Amino acid sequence: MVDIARAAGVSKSTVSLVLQGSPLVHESTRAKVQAAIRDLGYVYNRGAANLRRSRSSVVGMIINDLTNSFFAELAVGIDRTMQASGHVPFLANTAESTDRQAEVIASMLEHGIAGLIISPARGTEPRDLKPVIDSGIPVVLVVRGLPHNKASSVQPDNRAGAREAVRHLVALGHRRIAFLGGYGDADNFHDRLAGYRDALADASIAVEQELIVPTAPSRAGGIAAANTLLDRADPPRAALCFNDAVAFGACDALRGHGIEPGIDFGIVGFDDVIEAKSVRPALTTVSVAPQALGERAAQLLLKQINSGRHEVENILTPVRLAVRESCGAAAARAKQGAIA
Amino acid sequence: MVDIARAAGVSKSTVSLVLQGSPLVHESTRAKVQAAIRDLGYVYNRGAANLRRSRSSVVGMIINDLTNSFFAELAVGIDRTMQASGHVPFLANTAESTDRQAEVIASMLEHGIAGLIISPARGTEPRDLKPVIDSGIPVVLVVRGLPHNKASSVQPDNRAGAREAVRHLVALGHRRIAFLGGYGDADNFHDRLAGYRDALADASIAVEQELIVPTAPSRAGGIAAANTLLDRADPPRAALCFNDAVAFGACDALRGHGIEPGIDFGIVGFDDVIEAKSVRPALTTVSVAPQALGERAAQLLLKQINSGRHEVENILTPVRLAVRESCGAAAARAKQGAIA
DNA sequence: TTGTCATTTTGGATCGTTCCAAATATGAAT
DNA sequence: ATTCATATTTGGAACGATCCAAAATGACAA
Repeated sequence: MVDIARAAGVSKSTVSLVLQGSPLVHESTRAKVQAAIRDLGYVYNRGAANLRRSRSSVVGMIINDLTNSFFAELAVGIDRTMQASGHVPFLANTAESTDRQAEVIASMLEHGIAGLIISPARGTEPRDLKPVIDSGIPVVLVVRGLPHNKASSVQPDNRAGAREAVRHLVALGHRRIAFLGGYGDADNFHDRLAGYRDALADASIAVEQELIVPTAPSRAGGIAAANTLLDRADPPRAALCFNDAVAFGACDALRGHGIEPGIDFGIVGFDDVIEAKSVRPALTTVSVAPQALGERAAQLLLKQINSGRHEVENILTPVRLAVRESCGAAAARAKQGAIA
Repeated sequence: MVDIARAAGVSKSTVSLVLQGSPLVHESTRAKVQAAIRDLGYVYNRGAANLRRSRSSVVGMIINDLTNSFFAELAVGIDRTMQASGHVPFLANTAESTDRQAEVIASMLEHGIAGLIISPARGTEPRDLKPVIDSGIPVVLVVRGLPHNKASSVQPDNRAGAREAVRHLVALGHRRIAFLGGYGDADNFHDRLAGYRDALADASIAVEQELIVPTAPSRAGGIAAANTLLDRADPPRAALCFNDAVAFGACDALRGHGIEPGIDFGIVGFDDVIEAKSVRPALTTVSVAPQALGERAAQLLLKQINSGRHEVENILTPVRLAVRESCGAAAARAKQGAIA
C-alpha cells in the first residue's frame, strides 16, 4: 500500500480512502491511485484491515453432512444470500462428528467470523455451542434445533408438514398409517411425530404404537423399518416416512415383498430432495425447499449482524405437501375415473 | 494477549512462545500462562498471526456445483484431507457461474490463502485463473482440466474408463453402441468420447456418428438424448452415457418407450454417484470415487504448499467399471444359466 | 493582505501477533 | 568470587491496513 502511495505521489492514508471508496478524495487523485493499483498488481489484505477495524465480513457456515443433497442445497441457499450481501461464507462439513464440529468452531472463532450458521451434527449438546455464544457473535441454528439453547433458529414447520401429510393419507381412505424411520433422540423426529399424532387425532384414529418404527434416517434405515413393519401380522397399507431417504428405502423393501408403492401402498416422504420428483414412482413428500430455508437463515443472521444486538428468534418456515405418485393419489383418481 | 501476560506475570513474548508450543519456556511458566489463558477465555487471533508471518493455513476450495452429489463427495474428500493436515478449507460454490468464480477467487486472494483447489465452472478460460497463478500460490485443478494451463491437475482417467465400459458392452455381444449426453465443449467429454472410440476400434467396429448424441449432462439431457436416439429408424440396444445423471434420464426415456433398461437395453453410466447402486436397475457405471479424487488433489496441493516450489503435475486417477444390472450382464448370465 | 470556511490530504498511533537481538537468571567450573 | 556457558525471558520493531486529529490547499469576501 505504501508502494502504491509512492507511485501515485500521495500518502498511504489517501490510498486507504480510495480503497474504501470515500467521497473525500478528489476525482483526479482517485484516478491516479487507481491507476497505480492496477499497474502494481496490488491485492488488498483483508486480514490486516480486519485486524484494525475488528469487524470482518466472514461468516461461518457449518453443515453436518454435505453429501446429503438436502444439506448441500441448504448450503447453497445460505451461500447465495451471503455472497449477495457482500459476506464471505466460510463453509465446513462436520460429517456428523461432534469432535470435528468443535474443532471447526474453534478454528472459525480464531479467524474472527462475524456470525455463524450451523446445522448441528447429530448429538450436539447446548454446551458445544457455548464458546461461540459466549463470544457474543450471533448464531443461527438451522434445520435442527437444540433444546434450551440461547441461539436463534430457523426450522421447517415439521409438525404442520407431518400433519398435512397424514391428513392427505387419511383423505385417501387410509385408517392405519405407519410412521417409519428417524432417531428418537432427534428434535425434529418428535416434531414430525407430533404432527402425525395431530392428524390421527383430527380423524379420531387411535395411535397404534407398533406402527411407529424408528430407525436410522437413511435409505438402509427405511428398508429395515419397512421390513419390520411388513413382518408384522397385519401390516397397514400406508406410511409417512421420517424423510425421503427413508421413503426410498421403504419403497425398495415394499418391492422386495412384491408390493408396489403408489398402487398397493401409500408412501409419503419428508424433505423433497431433488431426486424425489424424478424417481419412479415419483415421491409424494413434504416439500421443505432447503435453498429457501438456507436463505431465510442467512437473512436472519445478516439482520443480527447488522443490528448489533441479537435477540433470540425461533422461526418456523412453511412447508407444503407435494402430491405425486407414491401416495397412491394418482392411482385412486384413475380408479375413480374408471368407475365413473 | 497482553492481558494474559499481565495475569501470568510474564511478557507477551513469553505468552507467544507458549502459544506456539516452543520448548524454550520453562515448565512452570508454561503452566501459569496456560492457566491464565483458560481463566480469561482468551481466543487466538489467527488473522494477526498471519499478518505477521505472512503464511496462512487457509486453503481455498472452489466447487462448481455443490448440489451435484459427485462434487459434494469430492468436496468432502478434499475437506477431510485438509482438516487432517491442520489446514482450514475455505469452501465456495460457484454454481457454474464464471462471474461468481472470479469474485470468489478475488476474495480468497484478499484473504491470503496458501493454495487453491478448484473444480472450474463451465466455460472457465485459462485467463480466469491468471490472478491466482500470477500471485505465486499453488493451484490444483480437479475433475475438469483446462487446455494450456500452467496449473497442476488431478482428473479421473476418463479415456480408460470409457474404453473399459464400451469393451464390456462389446463383450456382452453389442456391436452398435451409442454415446449419450455431455457438452461438446467440455474437456472431459472429449476424453470419454476418445475412450469410446478406442474400444470400438479395438473391436473393429466402425463409429456411427448418429449414435453420438451430445446434450446437457443432466437427467433432463439424458431423457432428451435417449428420445432422440429412439426416434431414429434403427436404434441400437446399448449406450454409454456421459455421466450417471444422463444414464438415469436415459432409463426414464427407455421406460417411456416400453423398453426395460438392463433387459432390453444395456446402459452404462459414468461417475458412480451414491444413488447408482440403490436405484432399480442398479446402474453399471465407471466408478470414479470422488472422495478419493478429492483426497488425491488435496495431497498434491499440500505437497506443493510444503515444498515451496511447485512444478506442474498432471495426474490421472484410476477408475474401475462397477458392473451391476443396467448393462444387462445379470440378465445375460441368467439366460445362460437357463440354457445350461 | 488577512481571515474564514470548505475541501483534500496526511502523519502517526493502533489492532494482535511474531521474531530477533539483547538482557537476565541459573548453575557449574575455575 | 569470578567467569563462562546454557537456559529463560523480554523489549520493541515489524506485518498491512484504518482512523483521527491536524495540516495543507483553495476560494472568496472583507
